[in-house]
Amino acid sequence: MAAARNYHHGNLKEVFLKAARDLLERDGLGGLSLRKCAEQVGVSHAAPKNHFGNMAGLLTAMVTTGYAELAMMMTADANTNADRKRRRDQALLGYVDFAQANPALYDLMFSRDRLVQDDPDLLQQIRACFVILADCSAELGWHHGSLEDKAGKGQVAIWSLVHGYAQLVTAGRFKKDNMKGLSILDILPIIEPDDQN
Amino acid sequence: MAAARNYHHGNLKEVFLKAARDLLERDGLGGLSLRKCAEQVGVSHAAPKNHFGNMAGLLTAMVTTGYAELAMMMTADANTNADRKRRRDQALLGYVDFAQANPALYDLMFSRDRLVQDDPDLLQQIRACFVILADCSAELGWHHGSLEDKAGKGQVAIWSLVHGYAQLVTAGRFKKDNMKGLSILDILPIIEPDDQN
DNA sequence: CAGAAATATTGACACTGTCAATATGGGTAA
DNA sequence: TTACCCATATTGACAGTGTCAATATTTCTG
Repeated sequence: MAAARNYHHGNLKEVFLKAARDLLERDGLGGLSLRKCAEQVGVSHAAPKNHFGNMAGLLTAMVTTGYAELAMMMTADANTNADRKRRRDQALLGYVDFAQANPALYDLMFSRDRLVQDDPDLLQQIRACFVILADCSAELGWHHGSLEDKAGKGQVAIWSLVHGYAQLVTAGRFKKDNMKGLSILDILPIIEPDDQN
Repeated sequence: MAAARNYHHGNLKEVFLKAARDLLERDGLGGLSLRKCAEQVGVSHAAPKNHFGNMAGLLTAMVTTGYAELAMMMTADANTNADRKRRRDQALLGYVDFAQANPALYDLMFSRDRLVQDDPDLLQQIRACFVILADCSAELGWHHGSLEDKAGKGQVAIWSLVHGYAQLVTAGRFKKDNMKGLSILDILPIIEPDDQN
């Protein structure tokens, strides 16, 4: 039960993932290394090979947990809010909160190289997040386009808007005076012209 | 005049930048290395130190040229289009085209680590791109907000939308049937509710 | 023409990911 | 219990990396 001293750490995978995320947010992706994580956890430099295979496997595992947490942040108080529009707002706020709390991991979550793109767990978590976002877009009203096009446009629009906003905020690109203090909910009404929210 | 055989390559900086961009797009940021570029160009492994200082300097130089090209893509046919709304559409199309033509570089252009964030040339090119985008948002009409807020909201909204769209497209996240074939201009009317475009 | 400055090379160093070989311990069936 | 298998961890080695100091070569400048 209790973790052994040397061999068979017990829950090395979880501890290693946490150490890796701390290092990622502290030093960036360029400062992250398997050996530093291993040293911090107190295992040998080759220990992670059993759990993650290689660096891409570790990053993929980190990103997969990231998408799971992102989904949780979006649905944290979903059952406490009966109002669907409020649920949507809370989901978008949760999305941005996650990105701001984990900026380096959030960037990594959209990396084209460095990840095992066809990892089943990863794809599942990404899909789960997309379903939540698609649900958010269902409440939007549009002026243009036919009915069957609204769904696709709405999903593309809301995902583009919240992702772009989150990444630009975490990158510190919104620092002009007339931009400071604007939240995702401030610019969301732009894609919701019919309601005065 | 003619480049010497061994020493004093002549235009090593430009050639090195081109090789680095090719390698970046081919193998991703993880596959980019100073030594590989040096080998491809035909110089020693320490040659780039004189021109870029270190890896961050090389990446910053690459990203700076990226922003310059992005600005060019947005303003390519600015003088051939007298119609301001068409100019705006062309700028947004040029933005997305650049991201799709240089996906790895585009990602790097929004990296928080790995770049010399306070590099004067870099900041100038970023500002130039933002000015063009801000000009694009000037033509948008809104339903909500006071006049003095419109500028900030419009800039944040259009930048978020086009950046998010560009990155999600290059990341291959829009592959569902109802999303395929949508361009940035298809979802742009969403933030332009008054006109039937 | 001489010295200074820019540019490129060489060699070295610590650090990295990865792999093969080995060691250790938990789990299970006899 | 004992014996065995397998998951897990260690050790050692290797090629590749960025960076730096020292050196060499070329161009520039006075």
